[in-house]
Amino acid sequence: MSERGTAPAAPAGRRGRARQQLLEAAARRFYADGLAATGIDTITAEAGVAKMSLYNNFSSKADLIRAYLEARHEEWLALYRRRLELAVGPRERVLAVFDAYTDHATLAYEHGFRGCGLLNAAAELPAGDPGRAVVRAHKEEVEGLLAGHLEDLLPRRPGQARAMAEHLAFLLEGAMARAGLEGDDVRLEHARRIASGLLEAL
Amino acid sequence: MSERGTAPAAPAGRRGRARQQLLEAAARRFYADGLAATGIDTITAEAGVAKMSLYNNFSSKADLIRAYLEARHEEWLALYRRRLELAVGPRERVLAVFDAYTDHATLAYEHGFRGCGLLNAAAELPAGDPGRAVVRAHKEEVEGLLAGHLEDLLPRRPGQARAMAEHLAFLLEGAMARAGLEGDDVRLEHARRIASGLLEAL
DNA sequence: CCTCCTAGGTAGACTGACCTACCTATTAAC
DNA sequence: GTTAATAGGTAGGTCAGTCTACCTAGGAGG
Repeated sequence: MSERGTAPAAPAGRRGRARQQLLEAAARRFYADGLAATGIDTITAEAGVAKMSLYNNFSSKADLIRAYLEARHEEWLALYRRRLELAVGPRERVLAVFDAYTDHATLAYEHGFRGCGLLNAAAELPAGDPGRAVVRAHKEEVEGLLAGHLEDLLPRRPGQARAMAEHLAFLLEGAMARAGLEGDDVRLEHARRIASGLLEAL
Repeated sequence: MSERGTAPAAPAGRRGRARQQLLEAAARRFYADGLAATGIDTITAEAGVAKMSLYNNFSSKADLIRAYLEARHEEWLALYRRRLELAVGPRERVLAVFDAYTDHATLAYEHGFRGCGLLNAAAELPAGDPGRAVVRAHKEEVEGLLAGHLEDLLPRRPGQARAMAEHLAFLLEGAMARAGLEGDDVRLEHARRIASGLLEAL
């Protein structure tokens, strides 16, 4: 319940432990309840940490949110890399991206799956907020990963590879949004099947 | 700046005017800043209305949010129906759904386009909230509209029609999410082109 | 191995702003 | 004259952020 994927659960001693606990508590509360609805008292209480420890480790709530966004990006990348190791050939590497999304859903499922944490966070940030750029960059990186594998598959047709990468990225995000509303990963499985069909037709 | 699409800007007299002004102000602030970040004082001030008028017309902020969600659903349906009138044949009627999304983006563009208002709102609501069911139902209705037109196009293959409806619905939501992050409707145009290609191949 | 120092932790009070919700008394429209 | 709107205020709570004063784990030097 306390460890989150790649996180080194609790750095042995007391030093630096508060920061880790804060990031884990923030991950749970921000994802489950949203950024604005989660107060810092809630986070420090759930982290079992003094309020001053938050301001010793982060300059403000906005700074904690920034760290949260980056952690979610890294968390997804870790899930993707694990899937990538198991994949053989460019088609499977494309589908590894879809599998990483399913892994994210499974990871969040126990405490109430609510879709992509980064997209949900962006939905709360006003139009010019730098956090939105972080989320945008993450989504563009995902599309870039798809494009890379598709260019391996279609070395003579880079234009078609990029177009297909966009197509698959839309499928992925759309399915994730619907899956979040429905609380399970059924839509993600459908998206994977659709993607698999598109890849076979190439 | 004050009228929003179908809304009858201001019902002649004073009676019922406050409610309308409140809904319009809520639409602007909730969309631009989010549900939790928008206080009722902000809404009543922007509506140019007394604070008590809010509680005379809505039982609580949550009730105003519910009305906001339903208004966004109706607003989208109105955009879609206008596009539907111009469409000839089932293919164009499918693409009318995509055009309605572009219309929504254009409508929101002036004040900072931030993606689908309903999806953004859902991102702020906790897992069991009834508002999430409203958004889910909206998205399922959109997919249902697509499925209806596709069944006209493929009367002998209802299974394929429904599968294609899901595929197109994912494209639409995914493109909308990306468009919201990027602040323009370029991604939506790409999605429309992809959809058009899929329809031609049927 | 022990002792000392300090960085990073602790608890909890406090500020000023803002939040939702409700109240009162007045005014104008239908 | 009934109904809905008005201005303005209040109650009780929560918000982010700051401060003080104390504590203790654990590395460095002897």
